[in-house]
Amino acid sequence: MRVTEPHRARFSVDERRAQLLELGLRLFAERAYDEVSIDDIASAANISKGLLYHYYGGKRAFYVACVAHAAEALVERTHMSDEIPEPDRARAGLDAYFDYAEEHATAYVALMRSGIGNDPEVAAIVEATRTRIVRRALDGMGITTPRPAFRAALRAWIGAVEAACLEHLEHRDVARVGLVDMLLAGLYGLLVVAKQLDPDAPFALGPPPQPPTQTETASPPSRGSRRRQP
Amino acid sequence: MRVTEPHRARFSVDERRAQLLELGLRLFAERAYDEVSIDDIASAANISKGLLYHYYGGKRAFYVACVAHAAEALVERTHMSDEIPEPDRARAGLDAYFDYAEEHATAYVALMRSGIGNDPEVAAIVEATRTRIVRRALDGMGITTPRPAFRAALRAWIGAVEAACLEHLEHRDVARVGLVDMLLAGLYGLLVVAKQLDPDAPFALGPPPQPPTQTETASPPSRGSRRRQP
DNA sequence: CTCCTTTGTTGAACCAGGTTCAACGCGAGT
DNA sequence: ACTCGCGTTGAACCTGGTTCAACAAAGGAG
Repeated sequence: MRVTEPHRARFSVDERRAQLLELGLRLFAERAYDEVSIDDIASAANISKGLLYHYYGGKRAFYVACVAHAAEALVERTHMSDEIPEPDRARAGLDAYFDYAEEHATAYVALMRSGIGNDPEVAAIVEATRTRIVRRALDGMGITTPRPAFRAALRAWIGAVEAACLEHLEHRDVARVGLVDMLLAGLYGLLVVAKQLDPDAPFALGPPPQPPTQTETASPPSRGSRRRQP
Repeated sequence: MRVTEPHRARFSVDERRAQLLELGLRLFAERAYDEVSIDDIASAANISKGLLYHYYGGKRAFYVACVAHAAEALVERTHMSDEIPEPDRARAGLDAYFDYAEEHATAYVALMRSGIGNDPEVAAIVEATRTRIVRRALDGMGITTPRPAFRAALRAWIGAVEAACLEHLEHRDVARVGLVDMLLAGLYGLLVVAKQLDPDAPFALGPPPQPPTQTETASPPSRGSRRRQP
């Protein structure tokens, strides 16, 4: 028997925090909140129960931190440069969104399905994340003052994006480009009516993303979107 | 001191179940899952802790039952008659959906924000509810065999509807009719591309819900929907 | 090199809250 | 009136989150 580890490894604060966050995100992604016990976390991280309380206030706070971590990563990831003109920026952001979701599938699903019951703090984080994305999109469209109709339209669209993304991760039977095309068409429809509801908005709607020619199976590879039809 | 209640009231099984479900839905709507203790439920229902275990397996099972109850009510409520032709059925169903959400705001929000962590059972109920609605909608469109593109489109749309509904309940600064118009326009956009992706689908898309005239602030009260502009 | 301070870390005790179970009493049937 | 069934109880139980005083590995001072 080796007794080389009388006490566990000694990390720096940041290292420990990062390790715990990563681990927690993985654990909470694969099991429900109260399926994961403090002991599970502690033993998986090879630390004692008490240490978790040193870094985070408790189990709840730790969970919140994990969710916030994932949310932050998502927001950063989908931040598109202002250089890109608007017709394509939405598509680029959407692509980045799907990229993140595909790469960190478990984390993404955990984030979307998150919430301890309807825990206000967790709900606030998820909702704040959506709001940040919506606000950023509105900024990109030149809308800075409160525009209820446009906010509602984008908020609804975010809902559609999240749903489509979860759908895509579950059973991948629709090409990703197809989903993106659909979502962009849906966004256009939403924005048309939003503009009708608020004609004074400083926002000019471009041409529809694609004329409904409905002749070919997949959409033509025009307008700079790469194909990936199976 | 009255001693008129040596033991609590004696209900029939169904009465008790109904009472507990109603109460639980209310409690879980206003507080988080593990903010609500068994004692809270028991004292609020004026019963002992043990009785809850007699009717439901435990706290978790009770929560699941509450969520299932709300989900069932929502599905029943939004079930539209097959008599209504399709251009209007979507609008009717959407109106019924908003009606339910407005009337049972707390229950609706609880249902949407539900989920104990990512509890698989709860998630399954919510997801099954969405699937039922999607399947019903597909049936109404004459699509019975698996049509991935259309399923994805409708699933995404449900996401948009839920998001818009929550948005509407939170800050009601957009007329409900406006939201409905937006959502229908978004649905149209989604379906156009879905049809492109799957041209063989036995589904003919009608004319767009409303030409983008973009002249008036609110949409005209045409097409048989009642107004409710504040 | 040794002591001392700092701070990451521990383990056991503590406690809240979900769960179990044997017994109790009100109502219906005889 | 008697008793059987079942809705109901309350206290004991136990898992699991929380607290806290003490311990040990780095880093610096003498």
